[in-house]
Amino acid sequence: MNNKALLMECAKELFYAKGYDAVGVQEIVERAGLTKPTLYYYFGSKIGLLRMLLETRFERYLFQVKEAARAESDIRETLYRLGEISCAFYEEDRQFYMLMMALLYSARENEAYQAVRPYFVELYESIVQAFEREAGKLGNMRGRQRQFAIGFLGTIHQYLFLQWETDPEEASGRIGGEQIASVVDQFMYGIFT
Amino acid sequence: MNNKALLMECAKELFYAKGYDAVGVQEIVERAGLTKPTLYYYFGSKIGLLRMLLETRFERYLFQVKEAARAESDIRETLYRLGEISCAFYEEDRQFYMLMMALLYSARENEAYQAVRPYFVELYESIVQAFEREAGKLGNMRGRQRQFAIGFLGTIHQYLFLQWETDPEEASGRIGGEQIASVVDQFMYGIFT
DNA sequence: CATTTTGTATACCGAACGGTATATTAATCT
DNA sequence: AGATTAATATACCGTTCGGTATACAAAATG
Repeated sequence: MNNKALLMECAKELFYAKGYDAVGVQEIVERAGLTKPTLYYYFGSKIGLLRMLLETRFERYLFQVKEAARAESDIRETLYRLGEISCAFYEEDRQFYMLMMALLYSARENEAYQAVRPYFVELYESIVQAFEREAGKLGNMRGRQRQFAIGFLGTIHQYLFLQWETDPEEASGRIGGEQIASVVDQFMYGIFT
Repeated sequence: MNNKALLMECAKELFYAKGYDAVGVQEIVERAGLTKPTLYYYFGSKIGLLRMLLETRFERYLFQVKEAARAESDIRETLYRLGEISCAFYEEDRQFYMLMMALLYSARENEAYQAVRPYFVELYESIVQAFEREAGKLGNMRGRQRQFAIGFLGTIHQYLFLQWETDPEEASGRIGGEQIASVVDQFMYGIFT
């Protein structure tokens, strides 16, 4: 691993553990066994480092989501697929996933929030469109595509959040496909089924 | 408003806007038109201020939740009531509500996270118990009380989050009871109803 | 081999950080 | 009225913050 990637990895670990604001540039370079000018050489600033980290890690996930949301399969199939992709993204790097969520919930004026926001807006819009395309077929949607999109993303996330609260360190192994299906079903048909 | 309450109000506004870590003690006292020793006189430390803020604002909400969760009404009624209480809490002070959520999603090592955690644990446990009491009557719960509690809280929150994303400044007025009922229904019976 | 580019380190900047020793004023109690 | 306590301010502490001017080494390029 080159020093650029090393710095991003160390930064991610620290941002996850202590929060973006609470982590100093000094701390990052110390963990990487380097010095500050090296970090500034690659990223220009602390926020530049975060932005590059987001770009390299989030883009692929977002691409997969867009692809699944555009697919012409029926809504149930689409939601299953979206659930799968999201879980895979979570499994790939739980720390990064939880860092994203933390940043999404941080204050509006915060630079870090502004850095992640565009990615989530795009993610959200993609899923709104999936519901939108379905609106003709589903009678009772009544313009609630936005609510459903937020609700769906939230439901998936709640499940992953519960997983992670129970077992942050991946001890219990990967999440099975049927578990995801069960969560998506819960969203579609409620808990009383 | 006395200076103690004034400091808490100013701190809340700043913590909401910029995040706990990003706000300096200096900034808080400046907004309040006071000086640092006054803040330290009342709260002892920056984290002491946050803790007192949580105590004075969260306790009443938590009490109402516990009461509703203990009630012997059927689960649907209980969930409606919990939805109502949560929305009222949100409406009472949207900034405070969103600050809570931001703190809940901040890093584990963060003092601020550790300050809010106990409140959410209690909140969560209360709702688990409401489902638990229902487990005998509902056949298909199969030990998923915890998942339902998280899911329910998450669903309510997603709705409030959407409200707030759309209109952070309360321009569109209060949330109606039927809207809450609709969200709770979505949780119970899914989106296909 | 000489030169430029890329990468890394030493040493420093001013500003802001959380927190405090001490003094002073305002209110309360005896 | 005098003593005590509660509430607030001035001025400062050492530390850490994000960021940089400068120098030097290694590697690529001519």
